[in-house]
Amino acid sequence: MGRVKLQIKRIENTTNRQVTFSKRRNGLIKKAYELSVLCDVDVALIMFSPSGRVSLFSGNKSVEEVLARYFNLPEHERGSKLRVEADETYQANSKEYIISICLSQGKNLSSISLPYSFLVSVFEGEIAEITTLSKVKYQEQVLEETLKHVRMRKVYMIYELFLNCSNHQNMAQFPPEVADVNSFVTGRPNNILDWLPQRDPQVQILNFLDSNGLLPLRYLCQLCRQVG
Amino acid sequence: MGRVKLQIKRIENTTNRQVTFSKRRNGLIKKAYELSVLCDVDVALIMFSPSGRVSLFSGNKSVEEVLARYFNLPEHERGSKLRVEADETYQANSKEYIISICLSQGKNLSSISLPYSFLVSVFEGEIAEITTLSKVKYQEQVLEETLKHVRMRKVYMIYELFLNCSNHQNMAQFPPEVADVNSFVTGRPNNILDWLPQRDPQVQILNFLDSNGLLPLRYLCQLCRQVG
DNA sequence: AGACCTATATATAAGGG
DNA sequence: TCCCTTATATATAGGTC
Repeated sequence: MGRVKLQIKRIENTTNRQVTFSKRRNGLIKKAYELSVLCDVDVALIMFSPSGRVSLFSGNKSVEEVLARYFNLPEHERGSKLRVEADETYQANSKEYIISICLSQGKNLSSISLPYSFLVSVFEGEIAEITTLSKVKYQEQVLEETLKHVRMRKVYMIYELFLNCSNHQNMAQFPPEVADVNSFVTGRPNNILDWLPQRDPQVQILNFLDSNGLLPLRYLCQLCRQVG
Repeated sequence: MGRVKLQIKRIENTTNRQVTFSKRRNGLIKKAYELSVLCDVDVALIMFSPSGRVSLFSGNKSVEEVLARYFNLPEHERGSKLRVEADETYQANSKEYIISICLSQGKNLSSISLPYSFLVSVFEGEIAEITTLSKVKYQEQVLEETLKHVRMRKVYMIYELFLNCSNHQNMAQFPPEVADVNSFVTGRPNNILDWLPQRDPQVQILNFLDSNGLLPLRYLCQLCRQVG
């Protein structure tokens, strides 16, 4: 609907793509707004611009409230085909695989935070909707798994701090909470090197790293097992 | 854009509202599709029909992948005004309050499940994006909180099973895993009644319930504290 | 990135089946 | 609920600023 008919395929010219995005995004939000008012329905619309910025729309309810309503749907109403893909992706990205990729690529990481208020919304929905014991148990299981993942991440980050520490032999250079890694991770106060093979104290730190100056994967895995 | 110009306000006639929803939903999805292809952007669109059915759209990526990307955004890019509302709602719905409401209303509950693949997607995002130790620690904290909520729910459901059990004095009627509640909740094998005031075994079960035949809230709270 | 312009493409309201 | 038709309203491509 313009001077010429557009083929629906990726616009290769960057400027045109940006301009079209800007125009059509506004159009889409307007349509979504009209739908939500005319038909009195919950709508959530999330778009990521080519530059990575997010554009949101929702009607009366907040985006997170609508998403919570979505996640509170029984599984079979949520589109099962896509979930299979995600599960396959998950299988392909097991702990050790992800760690090795991260280690080998030395990724430049940016910031993130967990959607706390979202979780709260989900749980408010659940409070009113969960019914069977087995589902709650499943849920608990998922959360425990998830917690393991996060704790593994924590261990990985501590390891990163360790790598970035210029003098590996002086643990006092770490922030106080990191200095005693084991107590930090497990809550039990003991030494970070407990899980390393016992050797002469003088060469222990050197053995800690492989020929590339990296913590051998087997130690990292061991640490992960200890955490999870 | 039709024979007459529509005012953008709720369509009161139910049939018209349904028809308009159906048409405009399709239009909105088409627009969203075109935007995602033309501009090569991630789009997620969630709509709840007046009858409660969900309609979804997403481009290349699944809805849950896009939502995961949304939740992986730093907090300040996610619209902070709405989060405050959610937090206030959360404060108004403390443990004891929710439990007392559920107990007093005897809600007829329907089914639900946790979005496992969603969590997985979130974590895949995090693997690539988390950077600071404090954020991982915050995340761990949130998950631990969440796990407490779920375990509290589990306790509540066990209590429901207990109420629905016709002969309260015979714990053998519970499913094996529920018969020993404490071991079920905490993983430590001991007796469900450990946290009840010690009295004569014969009257213990009667004291378990109040004059209305319900578990007194103070016991439930005690159980919750034990779990969380 | 936005605002405006204008010709044209598209969406859709009301109605019938 | 869906499909069709048609008159009309709206969206937007390609400009310019």
